[in-house]
Amino acid sequence: MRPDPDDHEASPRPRSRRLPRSVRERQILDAAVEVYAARGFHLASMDEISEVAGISKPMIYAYLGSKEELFVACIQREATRLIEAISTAVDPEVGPDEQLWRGLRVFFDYVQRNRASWVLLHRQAPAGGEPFAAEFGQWRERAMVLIASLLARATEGAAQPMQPQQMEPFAASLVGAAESLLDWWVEHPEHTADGLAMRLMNLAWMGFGDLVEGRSWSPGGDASGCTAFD
Amino acid sequence: MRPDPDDHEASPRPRSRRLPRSVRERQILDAAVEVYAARGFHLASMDEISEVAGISKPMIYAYLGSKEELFVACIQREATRLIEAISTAVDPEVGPDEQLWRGLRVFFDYVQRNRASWVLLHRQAPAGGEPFAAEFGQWRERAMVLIASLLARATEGAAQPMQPQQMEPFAASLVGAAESLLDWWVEHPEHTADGLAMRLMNLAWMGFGDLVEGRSWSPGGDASGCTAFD
DNA sequence: AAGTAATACTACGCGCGAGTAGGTTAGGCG
DNA sequence: CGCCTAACCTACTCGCGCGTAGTATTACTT
Repeated sequence: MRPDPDDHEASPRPRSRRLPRSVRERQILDAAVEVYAARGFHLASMDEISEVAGISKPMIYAYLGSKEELFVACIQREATRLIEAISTAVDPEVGPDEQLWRGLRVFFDYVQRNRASWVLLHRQAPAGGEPFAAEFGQWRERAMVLIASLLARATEGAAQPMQPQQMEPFAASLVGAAESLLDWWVEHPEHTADGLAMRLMNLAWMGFGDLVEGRSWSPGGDASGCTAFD
Repeated sequence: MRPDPDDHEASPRPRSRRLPRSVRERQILDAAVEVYAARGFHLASMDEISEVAGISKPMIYAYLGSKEELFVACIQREATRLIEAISTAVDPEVGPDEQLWRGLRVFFDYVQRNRASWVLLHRQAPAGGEPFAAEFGQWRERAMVLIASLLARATEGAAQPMQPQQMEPFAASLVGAAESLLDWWVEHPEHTADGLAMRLMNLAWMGFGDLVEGRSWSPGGDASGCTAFD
């Protein structure tokens, strides 16, 4: 029948009737995130979303608008969820390294527990047309700026303190590394979230520390030039 | 049914005629890469591809098959191009660091010169359905294994040499960091390919060197544990 | 010069899925 | 107890775009 193996609660769906709008909107968004993540925006059909949500199609249009608007609503909700999860875990009182470490841990943990949410944000949103890429880009940008300022704060006591703007390429690299590592994790589930987060934290923090303190690599044999930050 | 049989050669049809199959296939693939990259698989129409290619639609079906097959052909050609560009730049005679550096340089350079190719491989291929993701995954896997063995070779002289398999998460992180940095680059074109490649090389190589030599970070203050590699 | 195969086009069938028209029932409230 | 609104449905329309039937034209071979 349906290629969906996790069809929990298939038969006894008395399709609870007359629920308030807010509850239905939640159900619809839940279903939409799941289907969009599994199939991608274009292959996802409103009929399937309505079926998974346990409601008929016109209600989706009445409550959340067109297919595009529904997709944007999904991106917004899931991006908010992710960023808030990380934000609340990062205590501004502790040192930058500890903040980064906690952020990474929660990030990996979130993805482990919310695969569909992550696939939607990372795989589907950036592809599939300009409007979605732009929408997602804003959220990504916020995360970048946050991390960049974190890294900049970490250089405050060093010989050469950095501006958050100068840290942006490093922040981009770090985020990309985390994303890629998460993808790799899918095919190597024997590793733990904390283990991988630790690996990445080490790689990033140690390399970053070297650069801040002036140790660097340059082509044609090691030297202690200052080209790392241009 | 030609309109105006006596109208000797109007003007606006340079559409070169009767070209051999191999040439047409090249033109079609060029057009397809461009359109698929710009619009994504689903929004791209065969009509637009045929128009850009300067040929009619049935020829595409005759030469390259369905829309899906054409997309796969694009992925294969562009992935081959990219991997070959990097492979030829990496001289197995020089040290691992120099190999990695050259690979990164060529990688950044390739993306700069072949935006459409890169967008196709990085943005469009992983989204849009299983068949394409699988196809692309094979190529990505090859690159990963290559880099992992490179990193492993770099640890040969160290206190604790590593197996290529153990290096996979680091390779994944490195590739992801490079990809993300390339995305960031699009919105900050004032940077040069070499400059960004250098930043990433430094971050990765220095951090990696620390870990190989046993220096590591751990939560709750620095310590010299050995948890980085589990 | 005639035959053949490769190159090329115009114009259409047809399925799929976004979005809607129009009608029905439940529950809150006087 | 009847009225009104919000929740909810079935059953359509209609356009878009993949893929193809059928045909024409050029180049190479003998």
